[in-house]
Amino acid sequence: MPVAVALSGGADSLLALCLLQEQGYDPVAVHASFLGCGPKEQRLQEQLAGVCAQRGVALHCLDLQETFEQQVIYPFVQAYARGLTPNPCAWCNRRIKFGKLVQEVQGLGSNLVATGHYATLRRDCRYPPGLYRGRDAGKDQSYFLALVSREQLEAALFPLSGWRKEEVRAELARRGLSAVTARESQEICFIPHNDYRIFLNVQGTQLPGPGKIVDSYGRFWGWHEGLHKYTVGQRRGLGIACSEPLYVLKKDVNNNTLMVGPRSELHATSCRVRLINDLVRVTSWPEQVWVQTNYRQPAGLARVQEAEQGLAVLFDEPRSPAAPGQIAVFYSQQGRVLGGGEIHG
RNA sequence: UGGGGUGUAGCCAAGCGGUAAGGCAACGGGUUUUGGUCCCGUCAUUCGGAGGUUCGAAUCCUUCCACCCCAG
Repeated sequence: MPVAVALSGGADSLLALCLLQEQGYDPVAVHASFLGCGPKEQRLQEQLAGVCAQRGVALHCLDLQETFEQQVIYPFVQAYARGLTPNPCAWCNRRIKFGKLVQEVQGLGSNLVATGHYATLRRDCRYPPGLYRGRDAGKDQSYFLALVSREQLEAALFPLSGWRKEEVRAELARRGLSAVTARESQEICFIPHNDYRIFLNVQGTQLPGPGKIVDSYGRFWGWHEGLHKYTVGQRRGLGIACSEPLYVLKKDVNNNTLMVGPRSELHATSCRVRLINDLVRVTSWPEQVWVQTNYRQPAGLARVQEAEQGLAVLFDEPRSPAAPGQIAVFYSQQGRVLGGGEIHG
């Protein structure tokens, strides 16, 4: 069965390729570049070609820079300009890796795209496929996949679903292979030096200006440098000396004001979510769901009600406030992704 | 001008004769396919200045300076 494997250069996708090959698939390697074809990218492509040749697999390199700029980078910048905290990786999965890339791959004669994501798809001969957390709880990436639609999941394959991160390199070594790129992908791939604030400044977009920092009692504490430089829950970088650490509680876009407070005030009992992707119809969700509003923060129990503007999410226990623009992912008790959406308040 | 009070790192602050706690901020690093969180590390040869007492002073004494409060 023909299947395209999206190779990034990292260890994960390379092992995915090997596993599929050994399972009897007929894989084709696809490498998409998002950031143009500079010398670094050229070298990466050459190295990937070498590895693929070693495995007897054809490699196709695709230039998705333009789509990536339009579909990921531009919305990312616009979101910050509006005072939101976007999650570009979640959108990239929906729009690029399981969007544009899948379309491109169909032109190569494959209806399936495999990636090195740590997540599980259960096909139980039912529609749509069930998206579940990966076996490696510490590495589970279902959170970032929660915006991938039912139709897109039909074309997806996650060969690493049952694997643990620490096994991957050893398995590659067993096959005489190693990752082409030294570091694992992390941080925002299109942001140089890992500083999104500098990146925003050179994009030429109108960004919010300086404004006041106040606490929940309205007391003035200082000045902020533009709301796009802060996010809800942030501690470092406020520059305020107090007897205890202060966190960003809220960004008041209308008044261009940053509200801060001590950790004891850093909790929310609800949030509102614009549902973008329902992998299970909301009417079929259990009364209690697990909601995750951040990749690292553990999921918490919540009750969800349909409201005019999406979903009203009531947390069973107060938790750190979710930043508007971030992704909320809803899970069943069994770890199935029920849906995902964008937090807006 | 009388009377009282306070001066310890960028901010807050402990110490009250035995050789400068702690918190915040800042900076550096670690964790992490988003932002953020979290964790670790660094950060006053010196206590407003100058003298003195003492084996030894941020701590006691003298004096000067600065700021604050109350009177007028």
